[in-house]
Amino acid sequence: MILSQTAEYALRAVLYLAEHADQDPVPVETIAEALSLPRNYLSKTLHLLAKRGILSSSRGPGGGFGLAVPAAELSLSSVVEPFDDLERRRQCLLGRRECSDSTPCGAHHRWKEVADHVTCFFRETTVEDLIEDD
Amino acid sequence: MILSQTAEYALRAVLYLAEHADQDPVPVETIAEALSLPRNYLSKTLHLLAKRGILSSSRGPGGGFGLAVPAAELSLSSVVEPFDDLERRRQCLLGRRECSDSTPCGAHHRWKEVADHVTCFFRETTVEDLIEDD
DNA sequence: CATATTTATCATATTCCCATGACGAACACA
DNA sequence: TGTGTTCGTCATGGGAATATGATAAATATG
Repeated sequence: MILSQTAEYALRAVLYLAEHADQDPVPVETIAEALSLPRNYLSKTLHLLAKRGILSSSRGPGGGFGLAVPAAELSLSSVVEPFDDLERRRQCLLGRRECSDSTPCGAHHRWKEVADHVTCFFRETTVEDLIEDD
Repeated sequence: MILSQTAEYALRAVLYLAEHADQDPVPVETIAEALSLPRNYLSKTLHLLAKRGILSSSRGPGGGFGLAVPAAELSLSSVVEPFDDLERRRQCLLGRRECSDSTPCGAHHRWKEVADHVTCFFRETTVEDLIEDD
């Protein structure tokens, strides 16, 4: 798995919210049931996204979570970054800290090309790009 | 990190062996010190690679580990696969089991292109490609 | 054969991610 | 103001990955 379980949960939940923007706000309970995710854990996960300004949350009856950013302006990396450090993936495949363009390890140039490809995907793909039309 | 810690250890150790093929066989102690890796853990890791036929091992004085396959014929995926299931990475970004080319999730096509790129890197790059000339 | 060297294996920590459960805090609404 | 709903937070547990330490098994060499 390229994403941690938590990041995957976050991404799936955000996509769900984007697809059900008309029902805003949506309670955690609803999302957890729809996606078969652990309720309390998802709650904690979404809470972090809210703190990052990606989701809005409201308590009490009729409350729940909703997108705080338009789906078209919400990159996958901003959803995933709070849980998985994507930057680290771009670093040396062999885990050398001193590895860089000027002092490359044997894998550096080949790996950089691949890692950049992955990074671009997360940075340039938006939530809207992934929305499934029902 | 795209590789597990264990897989990274394995890859670094194999590269070390490839770069010191003249000193074959090399004791775990030597590799662990040179790369600052936990000795006993590395020992267990290399043992698994030996069972897979990627390394050869010999006990007793003058013993140690060496490549059982020429570096030019040793793909990164064969080194890493015993520890990290690379196939799983190619699967659905959103973790849906039923996701496939014919029943894609919203991310399927975009992600597949990226994931294939990563898979190809590991499958087509050989240990020799990464050897650093000293 | 005795000894030193080295891998093989087992038992046990340690740490982190994932998950659960309980309770507190805010809020809408009657 | 009281009640139920929903998020917020804390305390705890389970399990896998990582790591350590001790011991057994194999082997080269004198």
